[in-house]
Amino acid sequence: MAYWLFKSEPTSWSWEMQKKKGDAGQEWDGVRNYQARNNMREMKIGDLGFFYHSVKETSVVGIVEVCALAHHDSTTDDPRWECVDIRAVKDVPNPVTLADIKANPKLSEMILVNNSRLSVQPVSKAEWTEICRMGGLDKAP
DNA sequence: GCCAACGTTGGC
DNA sequence: GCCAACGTTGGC
Repeated sequence: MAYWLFKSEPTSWSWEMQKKKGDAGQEWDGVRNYQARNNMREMKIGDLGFFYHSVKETSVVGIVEVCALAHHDSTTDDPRWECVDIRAVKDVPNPVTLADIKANPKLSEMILVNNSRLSVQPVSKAEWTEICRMGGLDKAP
């Protein structure tokens, strides 16, 4: 089981919109970055991820699950781009802000802190557990 | 709204 | 294969 972080500008695709999709899930399309794409190729069904709102809220707001393996991105004809499908699992009761993450020494190695531009990134087990704790989830899923 | 950081493109 | 120019992202 691996852990990930998906970043989105809430004005283009928000956690609310993701939740409305329910268990059907949603294609994580529009990624045009090789590193992010390669991360998605590594994902397996059932892998979990954080849903992060960039720009305005800069917070981890939800937990998602990978529900389809990487496949061609339907929003482009370019065969290079692929994406997975994800579905909302649960809210993070107390959204964890970027400021909170930066203030926590345990999370100083996170890609989110060191390379804020990567839109799909891996998260370590320790980081996952810590952010779940900070977010008010008693038990990390 | 500004600017720094990063990735991509294209000329040579 | 290198590097300058450009476009985009995202934090502040």
